[in-house]
Amino acid sequence: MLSYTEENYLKIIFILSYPTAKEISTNDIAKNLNINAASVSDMLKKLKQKNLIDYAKYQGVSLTQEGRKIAVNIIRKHRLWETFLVNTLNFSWDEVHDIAEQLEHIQSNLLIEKLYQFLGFPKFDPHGEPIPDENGTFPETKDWICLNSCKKQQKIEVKSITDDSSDLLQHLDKISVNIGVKIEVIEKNSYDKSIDVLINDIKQCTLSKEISEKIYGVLLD
Amino acid sequence: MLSYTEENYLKIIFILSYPTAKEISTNDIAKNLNINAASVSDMLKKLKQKNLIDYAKYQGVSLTQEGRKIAVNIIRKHRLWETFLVNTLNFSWDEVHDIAEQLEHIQSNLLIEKLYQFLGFPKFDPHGEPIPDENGTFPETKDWICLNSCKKQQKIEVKSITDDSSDLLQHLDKISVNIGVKIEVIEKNSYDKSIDVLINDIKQCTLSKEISEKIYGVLLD
DNA sequence: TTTATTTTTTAGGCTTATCTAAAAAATATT
DNA sequence: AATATTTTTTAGATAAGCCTAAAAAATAAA
Repeated sequence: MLSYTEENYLKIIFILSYPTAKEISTNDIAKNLNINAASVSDMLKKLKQKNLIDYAKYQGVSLTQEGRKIAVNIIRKHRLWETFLVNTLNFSWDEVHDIAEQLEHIQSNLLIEKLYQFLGFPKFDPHGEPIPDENGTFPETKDWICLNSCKKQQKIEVKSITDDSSDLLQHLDKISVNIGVKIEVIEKNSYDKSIDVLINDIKQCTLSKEISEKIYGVLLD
Repeated sequence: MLSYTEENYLKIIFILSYPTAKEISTNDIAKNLNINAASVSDMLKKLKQKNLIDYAKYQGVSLTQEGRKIAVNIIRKHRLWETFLVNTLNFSWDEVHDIAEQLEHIQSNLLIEKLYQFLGFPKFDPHGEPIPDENGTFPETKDWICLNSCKKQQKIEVKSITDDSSDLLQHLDKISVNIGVKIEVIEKNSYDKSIDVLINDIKQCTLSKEISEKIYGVLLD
């Protein structure tokens, strides 16, 4: 049985290396978990010893099959709980992250099976993030592109926001960006990489790089 | 913010002293939490310092108002989650204890409010245990008596099982004892304090003291 | 009431997960 | 290629929550 802490390390290693599967640095993990790099070094030794990561000193880290399996299961639980909170308990999408961070560590396979069934076997969570199935397979999203990478006059239907922090989601609420909304690129501003967009053919606004790179969708027209 | 561990100490102190509100011994806590009495002594010092318990060396322990409030909230959460697991996710009543032990520590007032509402403001959990409301008030159960205390020929309708361990509950399933079932005392056996009972006017069996003292209900006739 | 037993506390240790400071390795710059 | 900078690791500490063994206090028995 892994500790809450160990699970969080595996999760963040997975998230930082998805979908590229490249090696992750000690510093990246430290920054993301808000802890000291020295602490990360200690933990990496321990996770390697448990055969959950591949790790050689100074060389970065990646998940073993076993480590990946655990990480994906945590993410599955996180996203199923977020779906429950929004769909069943009527939370808004910006309120659920912190609660799901706790719920994802509840240990019970039967619970997750039953929750999954109760929710109707959802494939995506309320932010559009894909929910891996019981075998760790993610639903198909290969036709999704990043808003950030769209050219002028291209238009997407929003499928996913790849960050469930309440700050970002509240901001998106304010400018009426939601899953399903249509966004057209009106202008690309090279100096700060921001873009001017038209939301649902009505509302014009400017999105900073920090925001546009977190919005994914399918190309329209 | 209290740790998971501190919350468990407060919870067990509450449960051991309910409803009598008498002082609890270090040993009782140790046995119930399956840890060493020395560890309990350490923790009691800490909880006293945080003003959550009244405690003087060698004199036993009781909850302060603040401590009681926290303990009752944990119990509230435990019982609401058990209700959710049984009523919403179709768990059987003997499967939910261990999962609720984890879920009771999830921190979010809003979550509990919303869960409470979703469940229809239940007053009792699937084992008939009273669920305290948001002010920490328990629903009325003063007309409930222990099966153990019934005299020969008295009959009760089962309202509550005061132990949600799966061992006991599976045993009760086996002999068809459930909430709502009627149990009549046929004979009291003084040598081992067991009783012979008739369940739902059909099935006769013998209940040991260990079982009968955990069954509560209202007197019929 | 004195002695024996049980309960509780203290003292000293261990493990986990964190920290800071310093050393070592890798990477970037001149 | 030599030096400077950044990243990573090691070394040594700390706090939480547990342990065992021994001492102290309370309770029960003789």
